[in-house]
Amino acid sequence: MKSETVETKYSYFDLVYEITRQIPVGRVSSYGAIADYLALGSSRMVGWALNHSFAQMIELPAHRVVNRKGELTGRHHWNPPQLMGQLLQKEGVQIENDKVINFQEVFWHPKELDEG
DNA sequence: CCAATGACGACTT
DNA sequence: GAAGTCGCCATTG
Repeated sequence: MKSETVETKYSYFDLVYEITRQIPVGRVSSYGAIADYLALGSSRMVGWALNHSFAQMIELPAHRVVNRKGELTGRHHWNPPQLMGQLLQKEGVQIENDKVINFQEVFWHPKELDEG
């Protein structure tokens, strides 16, 4: 398959990338939050888009996107897998057992872009 | 075209 | 509140 087709056909790829780029340092967001903001109707699409961002080798702070529980479920797609947590810790996000400790405090929702 | 899969989430039991 | 079930939508075989 051609990756070009994907880029051309599905604009929400770029939307997901945009939102992910907007996540402040030291904060994290969730697939559901992004999916909700973009009205994708499916949080799976967010992870799917991020997964392809690797294949396209796009510079993206995908490590700031975790699932709704704050777990680093995407770490298996990193190289090495523990890099995801390491990057977050470097940014000030406390990680323990592959999940964000103070998830509620550092959680960031894209709606904050509209609020200011 | 049908079945299985996935970096998920909400609901029900 | 933990475990199980269904919904979600696009990709892949």
